[in-house]
Amino acid sequence: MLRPVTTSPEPASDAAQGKNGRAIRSDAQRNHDRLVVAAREVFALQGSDASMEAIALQAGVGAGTLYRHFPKRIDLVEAVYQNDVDELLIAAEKAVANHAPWDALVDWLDAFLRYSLGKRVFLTELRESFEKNPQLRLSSRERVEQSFTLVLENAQRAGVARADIDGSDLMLLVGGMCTGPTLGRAQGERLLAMVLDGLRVAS
Amino acid sequence: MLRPVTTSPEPASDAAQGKNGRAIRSDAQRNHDRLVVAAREVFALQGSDASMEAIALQAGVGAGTLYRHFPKRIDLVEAVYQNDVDELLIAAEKAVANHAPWDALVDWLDAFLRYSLGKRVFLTELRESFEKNPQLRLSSRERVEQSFTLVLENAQRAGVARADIDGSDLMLLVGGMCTGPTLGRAQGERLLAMVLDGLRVAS
DNA sequence: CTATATACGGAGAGTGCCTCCGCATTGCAA
DNA sequence: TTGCAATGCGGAGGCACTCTCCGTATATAG
Repeated sequence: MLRPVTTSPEPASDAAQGKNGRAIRSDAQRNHDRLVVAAREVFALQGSDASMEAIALQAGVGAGTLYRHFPKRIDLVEAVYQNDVDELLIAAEKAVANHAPWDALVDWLDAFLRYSLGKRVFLTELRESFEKNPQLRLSSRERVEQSFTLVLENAQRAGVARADIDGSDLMLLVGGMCTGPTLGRAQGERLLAMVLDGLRVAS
Repeated sequence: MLRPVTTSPEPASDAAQGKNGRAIRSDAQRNHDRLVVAAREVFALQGSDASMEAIALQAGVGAGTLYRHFPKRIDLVEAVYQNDVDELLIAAEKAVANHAPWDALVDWLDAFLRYSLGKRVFLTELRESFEKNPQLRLSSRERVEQSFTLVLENAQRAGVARADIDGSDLMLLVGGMCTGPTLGRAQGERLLAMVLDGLRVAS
């Protein structure tokens, strides 16, 4: 069998309750966690076009089980990257709290760039699923946008960033660039420097 | 029958020769043109996720015929947008010839933005097919990059644009932004203005 | 221990890209 | 005009993928 030997790295909020007050069955919880772990491994190994079947196989469950836990492909992707997105938002809050407004913006955009170089699977899936279903509410997308908005508005209030764009504009620009299949580290930094020059208020 | 009544708007370089000196068969030429016309219509009507089958149906040919003329989906997309891409390159050349270097850059990027708002199907397909097959040589992609390079290097030689990025960098940034599913006219112009501010050499 | 809500899992429906190959058509040559 | 390759046609079907349905199995409450 292909059961992963992982020692359950997903704490997965305990004491969860079903809608009837009945506790979540332990096998369901176990399979949920296994699926997230398996998805992380398979995405890392096979890239963003890994099939759902491959993930189910790796997790040792059937396709039906996978889809009961994660009705759409994007739901699974969101679960895999949940922690990362949370950290992105936390990083934004910390940057705003600990640095001058402009430096916070620079730092955070740089962090986003570094992040995106590693998690291109996530950004690409996010982009594509939003493209074919724009009215879909993706909590991870909202949190990313929230992060952009936080650091940008902070800099705008301080008068160091141009006021005529907003967080979603900036996410479109930087996120679009970061999902480019050719983006490398050096190129990303060059472009980011240029964007920052355009973003800074003329002095 | 669904035969389109179009009066063959595709001149399609006449006197074409097969590799043996034998002329291209007339039915092949006719089907080729029909397919391009049908693809244009179907893409306009159904968006970028139109199926190849739908296009073949609209053209009144079988799937086999479609794939003989256009082995990959992207080949058909390229054929549909061939003229547009040519015009993009011509516009770049004219801008460089008729305007001051910086103005040429501004004008052409603005033209690219206007273009991309209408032809998002093309840009999106181009991006996706390059993503899943990066070593694929797409002549349209090369011509777009060539256009970016032309206007950018012209401005750089004149010393009015920053020298630390190149045409493919700029294409990544602006092209990425333009394939964003939410991009509107006003938003695009705001972001473009910002990019231009970052691109202009500090004075 | 039993009953029942809950979850499992795999067959298969639906869709889309692309291929294969027997048949039809075309255009050159005699 | 007619014969005959060469060339092209087209749709059945292979393959891969996402997602659903439902009979079967199991965990937990009482």
